[in-house]
Amino acid sequence: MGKIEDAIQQREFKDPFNKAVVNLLFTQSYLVTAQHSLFKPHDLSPEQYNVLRILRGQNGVPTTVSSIQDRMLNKMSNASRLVEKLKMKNLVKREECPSDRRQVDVLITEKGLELLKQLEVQVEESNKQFVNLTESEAILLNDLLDKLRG
Amino acid sequence: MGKIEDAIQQREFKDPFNKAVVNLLFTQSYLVTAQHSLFKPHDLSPEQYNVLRILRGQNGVPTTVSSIQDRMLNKMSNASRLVEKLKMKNLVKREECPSDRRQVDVLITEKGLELLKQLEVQVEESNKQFVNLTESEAILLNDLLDKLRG
DNA sequence: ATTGAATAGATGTCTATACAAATAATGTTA
DNA sequence: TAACATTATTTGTATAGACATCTATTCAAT
Repeated sequence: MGKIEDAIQQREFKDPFNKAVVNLLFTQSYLVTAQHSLFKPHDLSPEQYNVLRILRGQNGVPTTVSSIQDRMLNKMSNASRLVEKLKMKNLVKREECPSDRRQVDVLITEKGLELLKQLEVQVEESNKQFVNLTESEAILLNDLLDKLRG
Repeated sequence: MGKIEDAIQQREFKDPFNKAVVNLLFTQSYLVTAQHSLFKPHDLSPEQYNVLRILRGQNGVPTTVSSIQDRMLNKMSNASRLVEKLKMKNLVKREECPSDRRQVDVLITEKGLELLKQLEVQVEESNKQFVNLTESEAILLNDLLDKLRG
């Protein structure tokens, strides 16, 4: 494997920019597939895991649905429905916000925190394992991605 | 914007590897969103566009569904249904393979080729525009992504 | 030739993404 | 305060991703 040309059997790309786009989409799929199989036994999706992490980051302060949406990895996703899924599994609580009844306060439950704790080490080790780079290469990659988005 | 910490309002990451995973997922979403809006007026999804490109790369030689699947950016996708969608728009033809009746020969149509031709320049320019890197940085990014996947 | 394994593809189900539209509450302004 | 715009969230609908399962061939072996 290795090079993207071999992986998807494409001879050549227009330029390094177009190649980078394809390479990024392909690499994301590679990583998400790994995450999926990690979360599957816990009946959680990568996106639901991400929402739980956002909520834990609040340290007990309630968060609105739109604030979750803003902080999700995929801005076009649907926080409202993800929160509903998590609520049905008792991983989050949802309460009407008293100061503004349009808003909904979302909080992670004890059960949610426990699940996160249980998964965290596995996720971190899995990420490390699937990112076959040295530490300085990983830092360089982060810098390039940050710059890419402008 | 710029740094991933600001973009998703996360204070810090466990290590550069875990940060790279999050950064890759976020960057992919940024790019796919751009692609979506580019393809939308033509009633095409990024994935359907990708299948058309794979078929054009065959230069008239029929391809099987599983061969398309192998070359898709997302290996877990469903080539069978994507081909069906494209067929309904007359962008591809599907024929029973005479030598092995389990297989299906898929071919891009004239209409499909014309649509690709029409979109190609736009896509390449859009990719260039959304990848805010120099050429040598883009090459470096490609090398890092290839290495990352091992 | 018959049985059983392997392969190609289609289909079913659930979750997520993309985006439009509906609903409800709040803010603003004439 | 009535009318209108804005904002927060939900809901509807389409496509795609992630599997599992089913069907139809084909292959392999007895």
